[in-house]
Amino acid sequence: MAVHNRDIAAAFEEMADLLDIQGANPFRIRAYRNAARAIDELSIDLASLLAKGEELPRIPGIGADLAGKIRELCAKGRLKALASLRRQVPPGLSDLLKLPALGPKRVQTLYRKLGIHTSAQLRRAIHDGRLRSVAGFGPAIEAQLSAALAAAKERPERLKLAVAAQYAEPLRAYLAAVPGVVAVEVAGSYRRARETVGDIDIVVAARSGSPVIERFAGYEEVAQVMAQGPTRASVALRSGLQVDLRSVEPDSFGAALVYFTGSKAHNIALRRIAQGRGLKINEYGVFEGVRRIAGKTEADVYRTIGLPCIPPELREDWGEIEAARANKLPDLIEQSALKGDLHLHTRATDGHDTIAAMAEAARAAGLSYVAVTEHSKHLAMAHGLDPKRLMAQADEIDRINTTLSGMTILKGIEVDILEDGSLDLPDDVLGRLDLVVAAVHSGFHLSREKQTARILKAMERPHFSILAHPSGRLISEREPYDVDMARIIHAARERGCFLELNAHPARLDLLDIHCRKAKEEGVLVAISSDAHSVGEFANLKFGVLQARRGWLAKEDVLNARPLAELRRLLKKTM
DNA sequence: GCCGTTTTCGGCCCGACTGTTTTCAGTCG
Repeated sequence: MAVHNRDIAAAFEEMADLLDIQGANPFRIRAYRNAARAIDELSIDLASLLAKGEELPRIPGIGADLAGKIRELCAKGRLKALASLRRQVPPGLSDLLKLPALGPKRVQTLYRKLGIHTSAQLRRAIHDGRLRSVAGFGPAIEAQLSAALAAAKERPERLKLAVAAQYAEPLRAYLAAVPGVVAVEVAGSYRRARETVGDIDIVVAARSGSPVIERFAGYEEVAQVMAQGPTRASVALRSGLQVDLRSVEPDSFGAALVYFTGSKAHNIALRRIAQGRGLKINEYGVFEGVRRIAGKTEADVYRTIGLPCIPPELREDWGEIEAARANKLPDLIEQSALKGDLHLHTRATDGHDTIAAMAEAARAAGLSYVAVTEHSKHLAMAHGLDPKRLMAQADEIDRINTTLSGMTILKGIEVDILEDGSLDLPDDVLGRLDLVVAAVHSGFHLSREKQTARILKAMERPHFSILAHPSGRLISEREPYDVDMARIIHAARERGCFLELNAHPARLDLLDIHCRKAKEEGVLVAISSDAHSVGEFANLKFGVLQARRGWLAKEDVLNARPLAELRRLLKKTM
């Protein structure tokens, strides 16, 4: 059984939980949690690195001991220290930590006083009234646990960013209209544009006396107020989505934004730097002793610790702080820099609108070129095009182009990469197009070896411009197929072709880490809407956000190039 | 367990809210 970074992170996380329950040194526990997070966010696969006989890279937070544990886990598939801890702590206890109001102390108390180590036992103890007999467990905690146990099966999944926006944006507008509110920002992972969001964090700047907390708690979609104080409140919406609001004075808004945008790892790194300069950062500002020296804007906060303002999408402690220090932060791509869209469908296959309507909608979205890229015949479900229909469409595009001004339609295809690595249409047909977008739509189950070989073989075909949705994943619906993305990216550089970042909110594939890798290798990324109707050019926004998370600048994006230059680049692939 | 322009020892990010208890521990983000 291969060990992946995920497994190493999970092992360290479990170590931390078990040590926590044992009441171990909190800093030792934190070291395990920090290491788990660092490994989880790593873009290189540690086990395969070690398998190749290479040394572990230097990872912040991982010293000699944890490096040794990583090697042990990769070599043997298990960890002595973890096995030993598991023998000391009753099974199930660490699962109880996931319940609200239950931390290591209370879990320990429950076990000591009532012998509880599973949620079933906890449920019975509540039912029998035994829980209340334990000092420190009153009716409120009992009710909270009872509700959590009942809801355990219907816990809401993380929401896709685009879905979260449907809740967050109306709430933002609602809060902005509350008297005394000067500014509202949705912070947290939403602002960092993570592809999924677990809850919504909102920061408001409000003058003292503003009823913003009360209005928030009274928002019509609020189903339950879980906590409410003078400066913060937590609610659950009817959908189950948790929303946290934090209100600060306008002079503290920047500091609060930094604090609540996170990521946690980024914030910790910032505070360490501040500490080194004899400063303290909290959600109210940057302090020198008791004197506040910054806090009104985010830029102020960063400036006091000698850094330029770091865009939210980069705040993951993935090297952005080092880059900021060296003044080498990327100038991230903006949506307005996109000049065209290289992947869309029309009525000819599974789209809903005509070529002309799509072109018009693209122009309205501020673009000056689009490529029509229908499915090919193998995708019969989508009524994919055969050579005859494709050529007829090409003629139609030529005709429409003569009627357009300020918009050019390119002739393309989204051709299936078949299981043997061949393309679904013959070379002479593909050669008559402006570009060939190719994608895997079947055979998701192939082994990593075979899947990678299949795609690499397709990329070697004489007409291959862009690999569409390179991993095939659908967020929280379908896992990516197993493919060696590092090799694909490297091959794309050798071949001189491009990779797509599909902007559909369910796809967002390339992943951010792969965007970054592509950039490092000098492979241009196409941010494509994959629009199936005129309204879907709006999805480009999410593609751009993902690209920003992947450190992409305008220069790194294929469809940020003007048409003439784009044609030259595409020609080389054809 | 990690880490080092103050350190190889002695620090380690910081504050709000809740519940239960009478002044604060525990949890959470």
